[in-house]
Amino acid sequence: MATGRTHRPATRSRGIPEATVARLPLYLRALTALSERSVPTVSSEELAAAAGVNSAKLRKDFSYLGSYGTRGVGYDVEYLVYQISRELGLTQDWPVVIVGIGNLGAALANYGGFASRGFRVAALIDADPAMAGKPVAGIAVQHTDELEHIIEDNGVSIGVIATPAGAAQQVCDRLVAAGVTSILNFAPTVLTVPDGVDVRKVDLSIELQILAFHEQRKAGEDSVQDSGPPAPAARTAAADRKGPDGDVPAVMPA
Amino acid sequence: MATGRTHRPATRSRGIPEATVARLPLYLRALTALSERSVPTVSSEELAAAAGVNSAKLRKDFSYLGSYGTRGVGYDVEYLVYQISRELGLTQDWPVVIVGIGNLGAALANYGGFASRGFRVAALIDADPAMAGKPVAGIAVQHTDELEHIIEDNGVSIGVIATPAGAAQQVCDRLVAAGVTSILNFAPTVLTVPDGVDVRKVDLSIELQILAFHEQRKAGEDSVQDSGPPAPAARTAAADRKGPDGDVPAVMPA
DNA sequence: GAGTGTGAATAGTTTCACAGCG
DNA sequence: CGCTGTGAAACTATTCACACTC
Repeated sequence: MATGRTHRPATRSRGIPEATVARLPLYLRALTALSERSVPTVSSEELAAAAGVNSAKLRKDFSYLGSYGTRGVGYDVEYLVYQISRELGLTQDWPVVIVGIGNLGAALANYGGFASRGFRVAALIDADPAMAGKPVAGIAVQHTDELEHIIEDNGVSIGVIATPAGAAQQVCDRLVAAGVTSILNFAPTVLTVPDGVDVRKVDLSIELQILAFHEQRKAGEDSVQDSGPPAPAARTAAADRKGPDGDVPAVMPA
Repeated sequence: MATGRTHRPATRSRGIPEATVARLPLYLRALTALSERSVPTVSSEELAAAAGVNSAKLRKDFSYLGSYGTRGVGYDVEYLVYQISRELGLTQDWPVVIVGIGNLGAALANYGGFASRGFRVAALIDADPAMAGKPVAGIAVQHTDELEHIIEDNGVSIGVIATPAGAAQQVCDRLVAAGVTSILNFAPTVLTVPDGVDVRKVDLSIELQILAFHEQRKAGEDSVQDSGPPAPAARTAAADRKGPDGDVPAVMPA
């Protein structure tokens, strides 16, 4: 989603629905756990339970990849791991850069899940000169000035933005200009990118707000309804809660 | 999604589609920015551009909330901010606890976007006794032993899990037992919860894998196809790598 | 018998296009 | 006239249910 610019055909790609693609990593994780326990085969029912989906959906998802199961038996764990990894492109190495090494950037750099799949942190980049040279997760932080070199020298096509919101679009533009074509954005801003560049966003505050919505529903099963909107027309000064919203939306710069 | 346990009717709640709910925070952010610039009204076209969606979708979304616009003119910014905030339940105060104060937990604690909306960090909790008492984002970290007290004393209904994967389910169980009914899970695990509890997950590694999938598509517009699967059947002893997987949920070591 | 693979049915979402109001 | 609000159409995703294979 969130392709800043134009709509882009949702990349129905070869023929695998977007919703299915989004679940493949989930299946992969469950399968890897089974693989580590040396479980040879799983049924759709078992695997679905482990992945937190229902079995019909799982079977349908797999049917888009091909017929990798055996009727009456189930799926070969190792084989499926391989097929899904390949489909997701994890059999190759993806160098990524993380821009913005605050708490969040550091958390990402230290995150085991990155390295353990095809992803390799090629560089950590921060705008603060004081950060330059400091090691985070065993990698020396480099200054933003180096951004273009780094991207080009390492053939980086995936960038992670963990800067404050105010810096995100600018960083994004530079990443794209240097050749990055996929961006994972943690800054709470809508990024505008040219066609052909993919953006995915992760927004902590949005997730919480969605939870709050449902939470409110649970509570107000009696009183609250859509009784009377407080003020039909004007109702101007309602948003007096300005707060230090400023540009804070960011993500912990320093 | 990912309600660990049963399916649950996707909470179509009053009548607002889930997809719409997920976009309301986006609109709210754009509106808040306009409000700060004292812009009095916006058209669906302008607001849609600011939020990164198309205008038809935005109008449809708003139509579920009611008829808050003025034909020929647009929407009153302040009024809409209020209506959306109310719909999302942000006009009330939501105390949240964050469990697991590593880099990620610290990043969350420092995250401005939390406080600026109805969310208040009621407590930071960590299992490491060495962390206890240490201030993070101006709040003293408390030990896991206190978890139940904290939840009950503060009437917390939303919990954020930022622990390693291995601890997540256990923490989740305790949160739920203590009264939490909405959970935001950053640990790469499928959480199992009783009916009536909402879980949303944020998984960094999954997002990257989805990007890799699309990235691969862009690159392999020629060569790669689904030529020949390396090993059709057996392919067993591949899982010989145990590695320091520890609790890093991770996957695919080598 | 057990369990996959899939067409058909259902549900949900997005987009179109335009009537209707300010 | 400009722009909202919304039915209807198009598309996407999920679930059902069962034929078919091992």
